[in-house]
Amino acid sequence: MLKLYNTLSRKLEEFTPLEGNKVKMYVCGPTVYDKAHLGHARCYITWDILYRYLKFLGYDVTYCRNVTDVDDKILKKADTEGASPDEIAERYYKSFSNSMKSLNVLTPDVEPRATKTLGEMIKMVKVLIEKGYAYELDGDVYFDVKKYKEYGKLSWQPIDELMSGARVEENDKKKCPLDFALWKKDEVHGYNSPWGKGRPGWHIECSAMSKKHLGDTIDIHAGGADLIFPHHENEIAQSECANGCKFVKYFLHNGFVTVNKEKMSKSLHNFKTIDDLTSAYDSNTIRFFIITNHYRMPVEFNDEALNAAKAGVTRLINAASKGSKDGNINQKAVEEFKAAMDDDLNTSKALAVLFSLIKTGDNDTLSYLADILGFDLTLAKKELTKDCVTKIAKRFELDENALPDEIMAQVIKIRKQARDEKNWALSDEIRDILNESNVILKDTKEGTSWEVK
RNA sequence: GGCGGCAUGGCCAAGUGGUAAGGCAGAAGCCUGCAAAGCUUUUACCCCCAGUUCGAAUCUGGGUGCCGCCUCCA
Repeated sequence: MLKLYNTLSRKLEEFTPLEGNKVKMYVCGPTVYDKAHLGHARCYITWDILYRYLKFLGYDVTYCRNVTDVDDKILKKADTEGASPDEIAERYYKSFSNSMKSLNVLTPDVEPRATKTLGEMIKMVKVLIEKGYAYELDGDVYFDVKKYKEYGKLSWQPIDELMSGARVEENDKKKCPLDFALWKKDEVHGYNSPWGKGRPGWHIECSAMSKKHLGDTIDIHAGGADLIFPHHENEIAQSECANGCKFVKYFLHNGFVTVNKEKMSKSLHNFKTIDDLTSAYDSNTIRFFIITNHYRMPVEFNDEALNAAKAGVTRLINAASKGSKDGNINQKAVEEFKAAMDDDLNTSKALAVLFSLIKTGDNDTLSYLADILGFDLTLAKKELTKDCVTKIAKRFELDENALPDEIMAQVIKIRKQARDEKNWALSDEIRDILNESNVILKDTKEGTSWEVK
């Protein structure tokens, strides 16, 4: 039985879908104004694993992850880069998609764009005004927080506390400092609406996209813990007031990636982009690094941790590539894996199960379970680069136009002869030369094999 | 100030009442001409103090330290 920690109750709860075995799951996607960093990777890998695991359990999952492509930050970026907001959004949406691909994150079933959901947003704002939960002020529309008694139920904040902590800006016209914008006047970049030209507030975007693609009440809504307040709190307020029913059954939140114990973020300038990382580490390594910790705990980023993850992945790959003795799936191990995952996605325990399979030689079971965690253990075999092929061919006076496999076969043949003659100096030299090109030789009883480091 | 989280071996990290999973690194051995890979073996009393209990890393109270949200943020 799957149990998940629900931020709404602050408790571990048994997961049961609202309807049959259908699961409707929404994750707050990126605002596409810049490259994604490791913090984003953590979030989307975490929920990717939940998505994969739910499907593995047999649920019929509809996973919706939005793209926020209308936002102040996009406009600002457009200004500094001298491009149109649409161009910026498109550029970074593509960048984000590529980053996700490079991390082996599955594409969600629905990936709605805010700009394609404007009609629904406007409709929702209208309903909120009609029901008395929102008010218009000179082209802006605000949500009237005092009208919603349950405000604060997700972040567990007494409304008075929120009130005293809220920033009061100069010439603020809002009724209450906590009131947040549903619609913002913008005569330059705005869209037509009953309140004049303007843009939607960030929170209403998610409420509207979730409603459009998944319905009024959904099973799971997830995102980074920094979204609890105000983003998710506000989404609840808007959706529940507009739809007149419960918005989300399970609210799930992942912890942050930290650097020197501090949250990785744009403002602290301590972030590593996914592009930077994937040039040095593969998706397996980054995923391994992320899931060694429980998803709600912080993950401290540093190269030592990444290298440790890389070493662990190498062992998994080496084992998986060997295949099993009998090809059967070890059901006991599968049950152990499920027990770990059922316990609020205890991935560190799940990983321990994978390593136990290395010991027992159940390598097919290993591959089977690794797949659920989004590892691709077949990625391992790297190709020789053109430069390496040429270099090696020249060094050993071979035809550089030959296939890499042929060239390597030739080199290994030369070395075998040296070894047969006990010419260790030459055979070791060959090995060293190949090593310089990142080619590792392995001598086994069956002969010599090679692989790219 | 309000709300919340964390503190386990050199590093990372499971474990929420019965006597410390796993990974990385290190060490030893097997294998190897030597390596690499692989395999085997191997290192902790759990931040401090007090309490509850036959028994606590695990519960309670009190400290100390670190972090997050309360403002855009995954």
